[in-house]
Amino acid sequence: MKVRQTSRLSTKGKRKADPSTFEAPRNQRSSEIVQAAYSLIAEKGLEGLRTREVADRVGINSATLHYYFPDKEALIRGVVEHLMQELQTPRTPTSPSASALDQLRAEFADIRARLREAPEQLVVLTELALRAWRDPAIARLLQYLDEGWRSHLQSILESGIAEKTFRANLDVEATASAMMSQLRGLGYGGPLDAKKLDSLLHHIALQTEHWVRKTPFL
Amino acid sequence: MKVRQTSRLSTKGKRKADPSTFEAPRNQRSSEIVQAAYSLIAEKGLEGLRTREVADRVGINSATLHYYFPDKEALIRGVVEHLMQELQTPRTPTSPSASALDQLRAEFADIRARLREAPEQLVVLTELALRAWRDPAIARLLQYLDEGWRSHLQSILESGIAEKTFRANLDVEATASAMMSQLRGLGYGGPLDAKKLDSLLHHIALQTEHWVRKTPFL
Amino acid sequence: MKVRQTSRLSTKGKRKADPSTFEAPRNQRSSEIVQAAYSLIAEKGLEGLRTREVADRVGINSATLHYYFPDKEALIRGVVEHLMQELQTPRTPTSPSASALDQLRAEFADIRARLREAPEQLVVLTELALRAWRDPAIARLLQYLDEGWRSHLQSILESGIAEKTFRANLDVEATASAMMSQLRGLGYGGPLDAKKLDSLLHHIALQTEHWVRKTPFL
Amino acid sequence: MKVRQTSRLSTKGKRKADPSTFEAPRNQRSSEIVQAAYSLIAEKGLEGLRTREVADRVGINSATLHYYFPDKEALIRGVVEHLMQELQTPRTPTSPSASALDQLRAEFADIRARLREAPEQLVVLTELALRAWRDPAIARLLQYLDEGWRSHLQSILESGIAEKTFRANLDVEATASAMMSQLRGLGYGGPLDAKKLDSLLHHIALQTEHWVRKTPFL
DNA sequence: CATGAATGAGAATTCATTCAT
DNA sequence: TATGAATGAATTCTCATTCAT
Repeated sequence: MKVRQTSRLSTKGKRKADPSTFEAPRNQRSSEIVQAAYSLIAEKGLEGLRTREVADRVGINSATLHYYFPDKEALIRGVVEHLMQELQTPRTPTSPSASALDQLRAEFADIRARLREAPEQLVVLTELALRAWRDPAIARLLQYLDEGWRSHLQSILESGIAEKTFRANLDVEATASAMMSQLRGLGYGGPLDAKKLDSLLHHIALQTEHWVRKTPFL
Repeated sequence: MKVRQTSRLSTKGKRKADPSTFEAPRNQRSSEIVQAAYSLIAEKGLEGLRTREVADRVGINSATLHYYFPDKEALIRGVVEHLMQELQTPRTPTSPSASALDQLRAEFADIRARLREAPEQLVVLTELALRAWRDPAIARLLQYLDEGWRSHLQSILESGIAEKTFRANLDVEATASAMMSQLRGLGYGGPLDAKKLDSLLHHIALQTEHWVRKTPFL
Repeated sequence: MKVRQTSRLSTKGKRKADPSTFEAPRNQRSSEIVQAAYSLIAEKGLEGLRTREVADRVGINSATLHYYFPDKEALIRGVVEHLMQELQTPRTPTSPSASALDQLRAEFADIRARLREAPEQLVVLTELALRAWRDPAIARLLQYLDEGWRSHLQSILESGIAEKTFRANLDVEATASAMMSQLRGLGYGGPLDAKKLDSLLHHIALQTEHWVRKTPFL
Repeated sequence: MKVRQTSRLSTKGKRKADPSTFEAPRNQRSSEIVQAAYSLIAEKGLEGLRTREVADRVGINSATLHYYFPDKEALIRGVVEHLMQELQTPRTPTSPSASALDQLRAEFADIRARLREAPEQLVVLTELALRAWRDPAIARLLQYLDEGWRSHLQSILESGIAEKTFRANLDVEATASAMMSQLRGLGYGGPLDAKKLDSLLHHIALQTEHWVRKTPFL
């Protein structure tokens, strides 16, 4: 779930300006707050997010929180950005010189690592994705994330074709979309136990390889 | 997304009993209320569900709502049950005598029909699935739904194997799970436009057939 | 705590007339309801009295309750009347020919019996007495009860004086009032265990005899 | 009704801690609120206590009230503590060097002063005592108050015995209990007019002295 | 930067009461 | 008589947000 890092989203903003474009100063405090909000969302959902509880966890007054984030929406945007950074940081090191097939496998390994080590990432992502249906600001951010992911996957697939490992007639875009849809569906039905998760992911990986490889191995 | 209809969940209940097991009488009013709540969740999410607004939409006093559903949780459970019925009602007619491959295709057609005609079903389902992480009562209901769906898919796959159309060494359970994960991922990223949806679903269907069929057709 | 039965309070009334003077028809149902309300007050206080719960206990619809008692106040008045009857029914049989001293002792025995066998009478009485501070209708009824009790006690004391057992210079009215105040204070501090209650009542009885008798016995 | 001041109950607390042990900071606002609640209970009973009305009387928003007292129970506990302080503050100055008899008389004088100048103390006390039947938290506080009062009375009686003014065979505990019961019964039957009150209290005092003194004076 | 205090605008829920049948 | 359904008017409590200091 690494993404190609394209244009930076703007990161500076003035306090007390239009809250819809506001961005918190990137200092220690501000990220403590975002961290706390992130954890809280993971635990209780967006529905259970309370500014006061976030402030309590950081050990500051809730009025102070509003100094850093003018309103709750801004805080949530902060969490979205934080999540995006987490998602952009690969969990499994991959050398860019690896074969397309290895990169593809690394992609699955990365998802597995996330679901095992940081399942809250998926939870928070799903929470936000759901809100994106109704909140264009978040929709935009997630779409940006999505495009990064898609283009990353597409570039792997294209490499595979160039390397002659993958089918030449592969519909790169649709295949990437299908992979994304499938992997996203994992964050769905409550916490999976490690064994089931491994077996499911293994299966999906096989199925995908079977689809993209020139010479089916079944 | 049809499911094998196994044992019926109980459907009767009385007012002012234990609210956690309460079930509203299945009369006119009661389903009007559930309908309204269902739409409201589709529009604004569980987060945006307000008992008063539900009552307003039905045209009743909000106290009347509490006459039918002792509290908000009971109302939400009512919505879950309503949704389950919707999901259990197939959108595309399938003859049980159809070949396994046709039944599999019908499954995809059913999803397509839902996403086109009643995308809110997926939205509400995802909302509830998210809440299920924290609400055992809902988790239980959704699990019941899930098992129905899985067993339906598995029986299709098993038929295919029996008919010699599908691979004999197919991991039926894992394949069903993978399909479910993939199809659920569709409800994720905001409303899809019809064309993209069709192309994506077509792709997923092909990929699935490619995986399950004895003789790959690529 | 028997009282001299003087003039009867009116006991008939029309339904749906002025609720402040309304009186329920004295039939089976009506007294079942009063009984239930009485118990409920004993258990949860006037504060915890719910018409619906009363109706539930009787096994009728709460609308039906309002047929018998046009409003809650009327129901409470019904309870007051019921309580008055209970209080007017002696717990310990006394022959009117007994000596004044014996009658006095019987009075204490009666209180003891009530506190042991029907402590809820005291609880409900205290509840109502408290409300009487703010509710003239109840105040009037309780005052009537009070006067009955006082005159009963006074007549005992007067008999004692006439019999030369009690001091001639006894302030009959004040002594009766003092007794009443003291006995009423018993219903105060939560349920008393039987032993403490007995010892306390024994003490009060002695103290009273010591006060009223011509020849102190200490 | 002075009490021996033994160990202090803790008096500090923080917001949003366990509401059942919560104690409001003892500042201006907090006691204004308690005062208002106290008066309101005196006027309308616990039954008639409305947080909003308390807030209105103090001139604050009702949310502000909840800033100081997390819930109604906490507010009531605040009132109990306030009342306890009031009751522990003697209304009539007594020199500890006074004779036991004078101290006993002072006790009656104190009650008289309270019933004349602050009858609401008795009303509120009775309200709370009634609630104590069902509310262990309040029961505990009142029991503490009770024990203070009882031990105060007992020490007076013991002094009197030591001084040889009171009977040596006096049952100190029972006598104290009887006095308490009697004095508490005064708060019972609605407001007493000054004259009746004085005469009744005078009578009770005489009766008590008659009981405790070595040489009856009648 | 930081906070304690304050608040307005709800939110769910309760409950006595009414009314058509 | 009896009731199921309905309601208006509260009532407690919550929470994001503001503001003087």
